[in-house]
Amino acid sequence: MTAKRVPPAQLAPQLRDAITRLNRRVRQARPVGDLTVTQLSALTSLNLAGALTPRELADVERVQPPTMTKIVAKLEERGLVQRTPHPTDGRQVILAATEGGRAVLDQFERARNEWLASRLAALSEEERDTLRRAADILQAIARA
Amino acid sequence: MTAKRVPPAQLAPQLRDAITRLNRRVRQARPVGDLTVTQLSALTSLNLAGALTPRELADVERVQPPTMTKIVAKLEERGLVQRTPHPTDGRQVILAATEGGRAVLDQFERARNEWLASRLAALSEEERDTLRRAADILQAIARA
DNA sequence: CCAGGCTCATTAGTTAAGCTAACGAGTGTG
DNA sequence: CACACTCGTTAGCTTAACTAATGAGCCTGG
Repeated sequence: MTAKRVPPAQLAPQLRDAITRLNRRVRQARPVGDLTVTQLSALTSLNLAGALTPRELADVERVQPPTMTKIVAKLEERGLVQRTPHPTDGRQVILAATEGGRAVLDQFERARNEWLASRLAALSEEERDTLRRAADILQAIARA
Repeated sequence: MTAKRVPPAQLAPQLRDAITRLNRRVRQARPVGDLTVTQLSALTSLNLAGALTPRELADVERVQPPTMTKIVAKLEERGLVQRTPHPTDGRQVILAATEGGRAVLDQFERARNEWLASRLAALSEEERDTLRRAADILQAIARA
């Protein structure tokens, strides 16, 4: 199992294809829950970060501030997100997931992971290790 | 570099996170082109299939027929799709990508791969090999 | 020390993308 | 050949994204 030389130009389309296809599959495996993909994504980011201003959350989600205003409004309606004033800056607002928001996230997360986890369970230890290392590399690329 | 034991329940979220994030990044790396993701997807499917009726294309894209009517109308406006009457059935219409449509597809495809390829080029040979093996495994999972 | 410029969040208004319901033209069969 | 069914489209609604503009609050240079 020596490392074979892999030209990037050849690997790129192959990897991209694998990722987009798998992404579609994972997305299809979601509960009929009443949260839209956009709302779920924002809530996830917010929960991961702990607390963010609307601007920061918009940047994370790669969305314009007015768009985030609406998304947050819907999440707040359902009591999944809490809005508190910034301690020193009167312009800003602090957003955080509520207990209920975290509960909803857990539920979605579990349903999504189940499908993929069952596939992974069918692989060999070695294949899973390859995927683990690949996941690290891919996360680094995505973050860059 | 021995294979470490990786429980599927732990790998699944990590891998899913890596994939969804990378997928977002790849999608964002599109030319400022005036085509939306939806339009691009429909055009791609149409090009792959060669020729389809609106109904068939709607099924492929998992969209309702009226939605496809609008998408096709926009693509037709730009001269990327051609509409010809069905030879025997007066109700139906045959859709096909024009030469211009195929040219646009090529251009998008290239731009998307370029972004990823440049990231891959910065990795070590060994890392690229890990990704190549991972891509094979992931494609198999997605296909299942 | 305060006037002007900047930042933050929101509001207003537009466009795209999805849906269901309904309709008109065309097909085909009992 | 009348009637039911299919195909594509139109009409009207919802959600999600955008840009432009607004109002509140902050901060700094003269």
